[in-house]
Amino acid sequence: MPVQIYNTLTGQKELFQPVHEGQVSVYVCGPTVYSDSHLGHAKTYVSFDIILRYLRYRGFKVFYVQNITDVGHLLGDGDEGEDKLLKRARELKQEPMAVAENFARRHFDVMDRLGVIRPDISPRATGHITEQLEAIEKLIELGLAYESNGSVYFEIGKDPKYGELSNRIVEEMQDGARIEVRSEKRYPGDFALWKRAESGHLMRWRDPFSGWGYPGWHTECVVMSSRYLGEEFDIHGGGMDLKFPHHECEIAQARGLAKPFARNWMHSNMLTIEGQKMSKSSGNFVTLLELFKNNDPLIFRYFIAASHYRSVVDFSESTLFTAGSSLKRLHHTVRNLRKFDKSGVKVSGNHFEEFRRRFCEAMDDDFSTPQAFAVLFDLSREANNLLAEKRPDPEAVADAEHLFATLGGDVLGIIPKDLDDVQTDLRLNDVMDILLELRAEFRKNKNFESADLIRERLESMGIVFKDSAEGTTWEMTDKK
RNA sequence: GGCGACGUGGCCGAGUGGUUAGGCAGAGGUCUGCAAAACCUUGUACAGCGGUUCAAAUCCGCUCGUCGCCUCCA
Repeated sequence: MPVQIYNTLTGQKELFQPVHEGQVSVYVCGPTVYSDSHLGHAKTYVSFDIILRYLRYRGFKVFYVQNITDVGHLLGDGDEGEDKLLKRARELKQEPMAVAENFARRHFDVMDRLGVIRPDISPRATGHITEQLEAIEKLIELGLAYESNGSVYFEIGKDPKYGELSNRIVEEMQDGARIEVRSEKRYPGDFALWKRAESGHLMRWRDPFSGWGYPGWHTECVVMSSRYLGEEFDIHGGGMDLKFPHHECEIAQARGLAKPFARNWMHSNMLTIEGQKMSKSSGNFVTLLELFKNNDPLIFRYFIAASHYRSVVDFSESTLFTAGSSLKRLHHTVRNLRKFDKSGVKVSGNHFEEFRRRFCEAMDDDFSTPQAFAVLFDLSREANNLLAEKRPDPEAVADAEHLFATLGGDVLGIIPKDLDDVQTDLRLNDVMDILLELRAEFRKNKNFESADLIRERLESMGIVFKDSAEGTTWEMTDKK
């Protein structure tokens, strides 16, 4: 069964055929590093992380480039407004490049915590000014771009196919769009390739137009993707909100420069918070660092993975809590599989092969993670039943464990190698042993009042006892 | 106004022209001094109105509603 991928460009699922047999070249638009990464970033990058992990699992050699935009764009539209990165630098009283570096590091840190495998290359926009200027000058030579007042704009009217990605007709775009007054553009839809730097603009480079300037947003991805992946590559991805204008503008430039460019455009959908899109103005903006103060990153990763990458996912306290309960179910099964004595038993692949097949079938179909999870939950039930048998077949246990490790661990990234994730001071274990012994003694003597007192007092501080035939274990709960 | 996605059981969330998605919550059971946890079993469904069809929640049309993009945005 071949992999099928939904291509935004054609609006349908297509058989995936890489440019180079057995290899996949991927470019995903990265963050602009002027503030901390938020829940929406996680939705996009976790989605693509799983897609790439699966392609690797399927045997493809994946090469993954994700840029870092470290030059600010304008806060307002078009010609007006202030550079976001510079504004932030002024607020923080830091060098703009230090701001970018700092937030880039913080971005990688939170992505690490989400289990997102780092890209092979994270090229910076500022490190590719030369390439951008070359491309811009070539576009001017070709008559597709023009200089105006020291800035350079791409003339969208010169590209007959402009709008093909987002299904827009240039003539109709004026309706509803804001009309710019006294624009230096020939047409309001023209987009900036290069902006003239006013005096005092800290991030600026020498240019052949007015002397000093800085790049627009849309050129960096065109030149960096080509440089590292070639003129033609397999997948170009990003959030749905980048479809227009960003990706449309990339395509226009690539077409102008006669690059074949990306074969497949993939867009992950948005994350909303209680039904509304997250935005700074509506005050429902949550950064990942904030979320991780009180929530396990792994649960949030599961929360994202449990819905399809092309669906909108709605975040709330309750949806996240539900995700935690679901994930716990899988983890519990895996813990028990690992505890089972399988010494000397090898993974044979003879058991539960049906589940692997169903999992791949789901993922082959445009990476249907919700169905893939359904398979894992079915496997979980089967494995629980297996472990409940009088003498479970150790080979079957090993196979089930291995499936969870590869499908749930390697591909979906929600089964860690070490599930005893709660970090405790080792002395706490000794203290707890004393309490467990005491309570066992009380129970033996039918002094349930004292036994329950111990249990209840600990429970109120978030430590719960689990009694079973084999004895009592304890566990820290997530909630206080 | 233009473009796009979507409306599935208490909630989340797949899928499909006739046959079980899955999860959470609920119910019953196992275990247990009680409880919790865990496990097993389990009900309720396809926005509304028309049409096509032997058969539609699934195809077509209309209505209502939700969300996103059209402006920096993952």
